[in-house]
Amino acid sequence: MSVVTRFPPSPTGYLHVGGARTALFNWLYARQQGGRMILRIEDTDRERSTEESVQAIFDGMSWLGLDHDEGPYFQTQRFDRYKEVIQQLLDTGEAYPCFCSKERLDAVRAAQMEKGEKPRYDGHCRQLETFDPDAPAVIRFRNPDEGEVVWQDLIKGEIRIANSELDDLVIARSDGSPTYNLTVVVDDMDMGISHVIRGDDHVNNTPRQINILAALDADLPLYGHVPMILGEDGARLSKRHGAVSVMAYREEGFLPEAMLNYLARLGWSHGDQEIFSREQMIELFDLARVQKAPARFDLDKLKWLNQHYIKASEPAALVDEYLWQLRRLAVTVDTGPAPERVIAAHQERCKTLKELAESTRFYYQAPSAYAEKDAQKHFKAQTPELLQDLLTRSQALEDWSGAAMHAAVEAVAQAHEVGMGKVGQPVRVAVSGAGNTPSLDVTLDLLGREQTEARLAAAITWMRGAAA
RNA sequence: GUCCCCAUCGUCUAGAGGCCUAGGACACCGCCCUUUCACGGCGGCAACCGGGGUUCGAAUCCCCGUGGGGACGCCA
Repeated sequence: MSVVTRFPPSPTGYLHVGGARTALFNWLYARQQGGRMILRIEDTDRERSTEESVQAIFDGMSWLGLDHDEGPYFQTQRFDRYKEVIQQLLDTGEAYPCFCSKERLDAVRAAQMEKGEKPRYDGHCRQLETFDPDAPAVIRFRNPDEGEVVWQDLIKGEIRIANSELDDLVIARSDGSPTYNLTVVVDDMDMGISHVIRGDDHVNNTPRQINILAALDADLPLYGHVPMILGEDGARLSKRHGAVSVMAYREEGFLPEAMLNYLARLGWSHGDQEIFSREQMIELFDLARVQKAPARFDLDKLKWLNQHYIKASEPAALVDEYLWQLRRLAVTVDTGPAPERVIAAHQERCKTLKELAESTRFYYQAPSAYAEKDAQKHFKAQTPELLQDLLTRSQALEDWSGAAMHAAVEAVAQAHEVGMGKVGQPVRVAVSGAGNTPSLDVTLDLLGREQTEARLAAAITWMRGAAA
């Protein structure tokens, strides 16, 4: 059997992390099985679907590198086909028009709730003999009322739901447009979907879809329901938990490899392995080893993975994204050191590219202020004198280099009989605005003679001014 | 409320009846390395939801509680 999976987002917002994981699982499975993945835009809700959301989903997918083999199909372009199927269902008596008013439906639901029952359509219009064909009506699917629907879920195992729990769902609105459960069924059937891998918020839709598929005499796909992703507090992931949109993670400085690795490992595992390349994921992914319980999203672990991938990257591979982050900080790199060298010197000391940009902007822009804590800690009474000595030595250097400056710092410390920290730390603050940088020789080498001397001088002036 | 699903460290998880004194990872806490911050190394803290069974033996199987999530739309 040829494997065909699908990712069917509805364009009513961004690609969020839950959707991205579902897409990833579908993609991994298709790739592993040598099958195809179809991208299908479920935009039948015209009220909420937007062009921007469609684009946002494409952007998210392409950032993550999750490519599809077919589509994108748009459901709004398949309305003729849905109409045809609805008519077919009407003709065979598997569906019927319903004239119930919203008010009546609400009243029925309220009464059922009152009685402690599950709210559902009561079948009022099921047996209508005569009716006004021009009156506004929805079309309902005539769900079997006996027996139960059973399927072997690829992730959860056998699931069974009694037909008595299901009601006659609306498959066409009063304006004639098809609804979700109908379009999904028709598309899955027409597109030859073999594996439906989706969030487990759809478990309750599955028996309805199976019933419709059966009424249409179609082959059933295999179903696998992936558990939800919860926020750090255990509640359903929502905007309240911070970034939900996948692209927001790019803005925060995350690498797609880290995101993918994290998402894959959230709910799925392969022994004790934590790091998976794209290729390994494809090779090792196994639906049967996907967890059944929902998992909480843990930003700390994502950061750890991100740091891992940043450390493991060739600096050159990070340049574009790094420059993008700098641009967002309004920093230009025309005058400073080559970005690649900066990345090489700093890639082990940041968790995100955004942090990397923030902590290295000083190479391209003189600090506009000294971090208060660091200045307080390292700018002491004797500091101007020490820095002045260092500056003098710097200016006297014939072959200026970071290494030479490092030696000069040692010399100054020795001459004044103070520890290295008394000289080195103030230099860091003077030069970068804060007390954390790579080793001094590397940092100053990157900064260059001109900027180093200018910033030492500026710091000395600043301190004398502050002291006065 | 009704139905469906689920349940191992704070979090992600390993565990398919004896290999479990329950393993790994993140986070956290120490120590080492280090002129700073990181990286790295070493060590530590920390869990089988509860109760009944089944079995010579249960984290693993069954039942009941409890807890969590999901679903109950002319949304998808």
